[in-house]
Amino acid sequence: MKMSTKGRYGVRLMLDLALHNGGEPVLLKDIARRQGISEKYLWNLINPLKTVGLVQSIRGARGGYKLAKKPTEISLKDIIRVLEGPLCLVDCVENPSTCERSSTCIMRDVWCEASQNFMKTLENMTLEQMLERHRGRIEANAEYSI
Amino acid sequence: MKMSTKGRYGVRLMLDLALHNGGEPVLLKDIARRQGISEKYLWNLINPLKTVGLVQSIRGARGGYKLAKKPTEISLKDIIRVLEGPLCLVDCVENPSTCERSSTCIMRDVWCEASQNFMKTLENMTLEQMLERHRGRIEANAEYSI
DNA sequence: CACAATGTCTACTATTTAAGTAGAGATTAA
DNA sequence: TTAATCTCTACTTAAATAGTAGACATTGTG
Repeated sequence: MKMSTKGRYGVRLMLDLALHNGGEPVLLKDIARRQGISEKYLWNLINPLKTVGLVQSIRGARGGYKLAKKPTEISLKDIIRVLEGPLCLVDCVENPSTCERSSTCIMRDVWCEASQNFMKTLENMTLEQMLERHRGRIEANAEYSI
Repeated sequence: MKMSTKGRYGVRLMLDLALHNGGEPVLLKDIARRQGISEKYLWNLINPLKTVGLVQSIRGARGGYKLAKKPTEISLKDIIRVLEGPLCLVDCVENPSTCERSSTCIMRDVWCEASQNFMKTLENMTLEQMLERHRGRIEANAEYSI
């Protein structure tokens, strides 16, 4: 029960974008350098994030990427859902047809409930809240990273 | 973010044991038939469950398996943790040493929190509670399965 | 005691998924 | 025009999942 690197790296990517939000478009190359992730691999992550409308791209010279929404409007759930697929614990939660037992299955109710609780946790954590934590660390003069 | 079949099948295995708790030891062969899972594969699941003390085996002729604790004392978390490994979302939650950023990482706190909420959900669901749901279905004369 | 029923264990093989890479091509500001 | 940048298809490698084979050990019962 782990997230893959897609989810982990994807969140760091979005947080990096959020930290540089407002100015010039951010270059994938710079994110790659700051986060220690290959630029090629980042592309695999940012593409679906763009498709789903969390990130906006500016093409051509002096182009780059920006958040497509405010940091208050983007939650961990939004990011992870795109990169990791459904957050339900078992397939039948979202696609009952994948199991012929689903309509009469006791476990399905349990998995639905657990999946929903899980999603709620991620939904309640926005990029803005993470930025606040980050600012807190800087003010305290603590070492920090993302 | 899905559980593997180990976790899913493992829970069904335990629930099957719970349903036949108290009488003769239950044969793996019978669980395999009832649940439609190969006996060989079930063995891969029941072995770690035994090692960790959730299930008890009786060897030799007329042997089989029993729950090692009461259904009230076994939670989904206990079962899934054994079969799926750590329930934390990212490694650094349980093993900070896997990432050199961990001591200064903002994200780690977030992952810890989300992981804990997730575990709590699974911890609050015991085999006994699942049995109750099962009984409810039978009384309502509804079709049912696990 | 013998034997049949049952659990125990090691090791193997496919299949799928994750993780990461290569390189050509399209777009656009300067 | 050109250089910087995004876009896309396809590939490779490594690891985990899912499931199987078959020999061996233990023990209740006749």
